[in-house]
Amino acid sequence: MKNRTKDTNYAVEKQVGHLLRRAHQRHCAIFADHIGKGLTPVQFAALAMIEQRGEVSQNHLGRLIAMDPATIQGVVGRLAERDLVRSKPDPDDRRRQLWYLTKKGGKLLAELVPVAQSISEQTLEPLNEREKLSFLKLLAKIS
Amino acid sequence: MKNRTKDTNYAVEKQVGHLLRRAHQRHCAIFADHIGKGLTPVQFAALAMIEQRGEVSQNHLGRLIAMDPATIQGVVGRLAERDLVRSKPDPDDRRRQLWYLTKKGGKLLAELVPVAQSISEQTLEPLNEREKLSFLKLLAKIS
DNA sequence: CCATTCTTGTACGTATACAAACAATTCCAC
DNA sequence: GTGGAATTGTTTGTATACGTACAAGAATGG
Repeated sequence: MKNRTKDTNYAVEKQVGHLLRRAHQRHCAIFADHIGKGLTPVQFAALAMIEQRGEVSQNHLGRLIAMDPATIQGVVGRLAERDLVRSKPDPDDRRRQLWYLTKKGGKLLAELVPVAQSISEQTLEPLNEREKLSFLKLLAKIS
Repeated sequence: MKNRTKDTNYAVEKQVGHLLRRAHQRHCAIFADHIGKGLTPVQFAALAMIEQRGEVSQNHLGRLIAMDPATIQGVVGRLAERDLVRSKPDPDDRRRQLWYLTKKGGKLLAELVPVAQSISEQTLEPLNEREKLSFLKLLAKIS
């Protein structure tokens, strides 16, 4: 009667949500170690996605990297303050702002892509090659 | 030459960090759907862990559920405001505060544990039984 | 008894979601 | 076609989570 959670075999530490949070946390720590004060994981994703697309509206960018419109606003705002991205009005839709990389942003991104690849590798480092592939496949399914 | 990230096969959407963030995001959305305004995932984890231990100091609780001391402070603070947990000074170490569940907290937790189990199941729902076990094993390795 | 370590508290920057407001655009019924 | 309704894009506000950095008090180990 005392420990109801134990009785029903519920252990926080083994729940998928908790493990996802921890794995993500560990990844962010690895990211911060290597990119340092440069960029946060989300800022980097935004930068990389803007380059992939050339020009994107704010909301579209948010959808592409799975971020709320309210969140992406802060992200591009901080990138713009550092002159890594810039926006211009969309000639075809006056509601929209189109975001694109500045030269400075492109240069920084080019430098950081190899670092980002190494960060991904380190995050998966505890797994062997077969496990890595399997894990990424399954992770993509529940994303 | 134009799209350097494409040239080097770097795609944000396929990076483990991005997938982890999205999977965690999806889990949080499922959690919010079912628990609603009741508790956040982190608040729930804190509540469940406090029950598992009976009495824990603030920092120890943070370590158990992988949270920064500065973060756990806000979490227990919000739980305390709702009278779900309460603290008392540790008689053996005057630096410490020991946190424990109130009756209200214990009652709420007992109600929510089955819901939390169903949330974990729904998060893993896209996987078959074999994949679920495999995924959890691999996820634990990189946490 | 002094240096180190631990615990808690405070402040700040960032990320995150949801909701509400407003503007611009699109769509549908008439 | 046109005019009102629904949708979409952006902005702002509120709440939570999270880490870093730092300060102050308390405990511990030479």
